[in-house]
Amino acid sequence: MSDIIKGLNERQREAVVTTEGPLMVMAGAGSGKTRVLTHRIAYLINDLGVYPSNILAVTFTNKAAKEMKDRISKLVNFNVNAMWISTFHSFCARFLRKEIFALKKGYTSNFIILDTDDSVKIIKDIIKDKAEFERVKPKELQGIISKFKNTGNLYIDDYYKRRFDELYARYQEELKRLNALDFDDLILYTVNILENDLSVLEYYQQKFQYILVDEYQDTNNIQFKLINLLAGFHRNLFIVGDEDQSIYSFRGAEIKNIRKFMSLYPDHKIIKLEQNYRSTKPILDAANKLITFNAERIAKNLFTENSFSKDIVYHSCETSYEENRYVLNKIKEALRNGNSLDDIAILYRNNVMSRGFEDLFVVENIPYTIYGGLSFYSRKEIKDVISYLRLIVDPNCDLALKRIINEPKRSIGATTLEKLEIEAKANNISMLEAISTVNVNSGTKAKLEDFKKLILSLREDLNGLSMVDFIEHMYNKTGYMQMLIEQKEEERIDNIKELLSVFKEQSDLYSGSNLEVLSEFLNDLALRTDADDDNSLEKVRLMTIHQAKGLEFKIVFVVGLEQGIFPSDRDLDNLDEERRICYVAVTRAMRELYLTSASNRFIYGHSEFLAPSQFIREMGLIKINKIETKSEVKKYESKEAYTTIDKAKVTNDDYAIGEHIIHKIYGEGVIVNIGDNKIMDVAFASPHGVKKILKGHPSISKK
DNA sequence: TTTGCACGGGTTTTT
DNA sequence: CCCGTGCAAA
Repeated sequence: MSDIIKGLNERQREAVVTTEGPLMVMAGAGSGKTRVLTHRIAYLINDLGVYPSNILAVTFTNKAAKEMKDRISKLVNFNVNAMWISTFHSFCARFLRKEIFALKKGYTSNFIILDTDDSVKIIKDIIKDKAEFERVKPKELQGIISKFKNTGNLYIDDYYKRRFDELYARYQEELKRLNALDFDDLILYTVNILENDLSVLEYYQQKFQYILVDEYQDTNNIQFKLINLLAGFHRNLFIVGDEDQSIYSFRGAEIKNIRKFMSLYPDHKIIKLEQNYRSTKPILDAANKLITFNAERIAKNLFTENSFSKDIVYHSCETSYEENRYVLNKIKEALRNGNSLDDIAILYRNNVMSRGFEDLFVVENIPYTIYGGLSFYSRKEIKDVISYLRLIVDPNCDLALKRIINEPKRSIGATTLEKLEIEAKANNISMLEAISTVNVNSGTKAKLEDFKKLILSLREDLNGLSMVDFIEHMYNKTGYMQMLIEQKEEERIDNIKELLSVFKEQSDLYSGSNLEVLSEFLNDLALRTDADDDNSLEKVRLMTIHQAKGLEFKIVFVVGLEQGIFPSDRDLDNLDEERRICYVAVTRAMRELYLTSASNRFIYGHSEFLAPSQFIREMGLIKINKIETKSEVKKYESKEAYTTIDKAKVTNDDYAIGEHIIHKIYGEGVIVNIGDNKIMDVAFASPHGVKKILKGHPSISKK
């Protein structure tokens, strides 16, 4: 037997060696999905002699692509960088750098790639001062356009309907003028070319004999099209995914692509991977129970031969503060038991939940990292210095110019910039070029000319220095570093220094003149989202469940399990997706799983009373509710919470303003207001003040 | 052109 | 509560 398939279970092996024809692998959480993907590629190369560049593997994240490459390189004698293992977006970027002329829109292959921020800025400019677009919110419109490009559908009201075509046309026109593509265009234009240019289509169809798609359940409509266009000739399409882990529908991901795959390829085979190698039986049991509440799924049941077994602990807390302390105590306990901080993750539905833990961990000296917030490449200082580099490489890049012409302050304000832009558009030249002809007062003119000289002289300096020296030289000559020093922006200084080390790490990938090297470096950066995080230090990890997808931790805390928060009440018709998010959360745990809820959560500056999440009940956890810090009484309280609340919904809803009620913690209070969605404002005696309380909540009773 | 204040709104977000 | 935004004044 080939080395490659040794050590795989029977199903995994089948998924690796069934190389011909369309194949779908339904891979449950922790069932060895990446193993199958990497071994399949290694099998194709080593055992079948397939040439690596005839294989295409697409993932959703850079991280996943990198991991796949690392693992394949251990299995085959071949430079994995020569293979097509990439994200959807980087595949398309690579494709378009070669083929974009086929679009016949006037784009050139050195197009720039915009991030969401850039897109929003462009939209702001488009709608600025135009009465007919008064109600357009830039972020919202950006979202609408993005969804439209990805799904082909529009979900908009009449106001937008009347204006969308024009706004969309203007946006696309502006992008074209800037020789710029947004993330979605990368895929959209790739599909356009493949659909309209038969010779290009045939070339790539023949080239990619084997195509593999990871996380298939998260593909959207346009990605679905792309895959099928590419696989149209050889039809050796391998998709792997788990419908129960589809948690990106808000970005246009469509689970029904799984069904569409089955009907588009009637000769498809299906392999289910149900043996889980990650978690314990209690964890899998809870996950399995939970997910059966979702309708319309293909039945799947994870099992394990893992003999280690520790019950899941559900702890219901009075307050979010108590929840923070409870988790802290459990972490300390875990450390005493010989675990490392690296083994531990705290997962939550939304980012605000991290705050309470952060405050406590600072006081208690627990090392932690919070993931999320602004990614490295979307920080202002990073975008600024990248814009300088971009402008030096391409002095006609107006977007970069606009960003940094007054950063540090050069007393060139919005009014001047606008004049410059009008001048540039009128003469069909770049804004930098427009500096020589624009009509402004002599003081302003001098400032503009100085800026132009600065950029052009930096472009000259590029030739005499090593790249690293040049970037540092640029930091100084532009005054950017000086500005940060004066403002005592230590963290930002560290960040732009960090960019230097990012370049150093990558520098061996590039060759050619400094200008070419810099240009390639900038192109790569556009599709980069996360800076390398320091895995070296021992820290507790805090992140949203979305960020935890694909990861595993020995000990997992899922916190904030309250009705209204998780499941979120923002989008109640998407309860199934909320449940899948919970499924993803609990299946991250290898050995120990702790779930917590707080009946009184301090959030957004005020207290809210919330019932425990229905998911607790659905996982069957009420019975094994272990109370470890307080008395047994609480067990009954939390049990009661369900029955009382359910009844309360039907019967106990009739409160009136002015009525007196008794609250378990705050004592007697007066109802001062009754809002929609069952929330009442109740005034209690000092120091409690006015609190928001849910009608019929078990913590209150009538007087 | 910059700054200061009042206001509103605040899931998730791989690229 | 804490942030980003938008407008008015310096």
